[in-house]
Amino acid sequence: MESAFGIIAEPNRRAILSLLASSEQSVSEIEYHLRMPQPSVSKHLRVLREAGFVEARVDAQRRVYRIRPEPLMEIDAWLESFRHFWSAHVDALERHLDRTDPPPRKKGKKQ
Amino acid sequence: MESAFGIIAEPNRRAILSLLASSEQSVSEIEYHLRMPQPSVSKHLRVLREAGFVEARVDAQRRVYRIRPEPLMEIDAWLESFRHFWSAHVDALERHLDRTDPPPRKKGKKQ
DNA sequence: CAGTTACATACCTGTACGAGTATATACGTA
DNA sequence: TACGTATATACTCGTACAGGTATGTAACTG
Repeated sequence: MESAFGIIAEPNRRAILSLLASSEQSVSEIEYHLRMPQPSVSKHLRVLREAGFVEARVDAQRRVYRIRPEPLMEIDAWLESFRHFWSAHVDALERHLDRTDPPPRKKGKKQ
Repeated sequence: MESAFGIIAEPNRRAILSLLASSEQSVSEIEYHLRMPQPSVSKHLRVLREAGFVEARVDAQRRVYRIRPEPLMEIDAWLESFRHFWSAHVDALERHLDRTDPPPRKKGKKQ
């Protein structure tokens, strides 16, 4: 599988990613939550892992998977060229912030 | 083809979308810029059109295609669940801005 | 040790889909 | 009218890939 876009074309893989977005999960937990056969989960995880979408931590017999953001960032970056179609001003502000300076160190809200 | 994700899995379709992102183009213009055979362009445009990524305006014998943002917005929305992985601080800042009217004019760059 | 759990992998099979080629349709022009 | 241009579609073919089933491997438990 070539690009990050091809990887997330598969609905089950997107479901796995969405599940992992909330918190890391073992294979059997994914299997349980998404109600899909274990070999299917493992195979999709392999694809996701080799494409850099997830990484595994070994915990005894378990493999706990978690998100790696890089490929998703790549997709987010590709969308950049199109954002002006639906977010004329809000997005510009967002991008601006992304690159400017560290978050303001204030805990009291500015009223 | 089911989802918007499946549509943009195809590299040539992404190329067409990227081209149209700058300005609308006729089929033969796309054919020229991307150097791909005309039937291929037409077929990809059909897929993109039926999925709502583009729409065509008729100009005599020409069909001028342009971006429709909705499906791309859908993908952008899906990415939302993952953005906290790479933009943890922007969130807080965003919320802050929500209630602060003028865009902060700071120039503290850390380069 | 044997048995069980947790996960990965090998193999087969069906099918969706993109490439390529040829042809159809629609419009414009002489 | 006939011909060229612009685009769409039909058809065949090859292949990537997801699903399913079975099996392999590693670790824990009694």
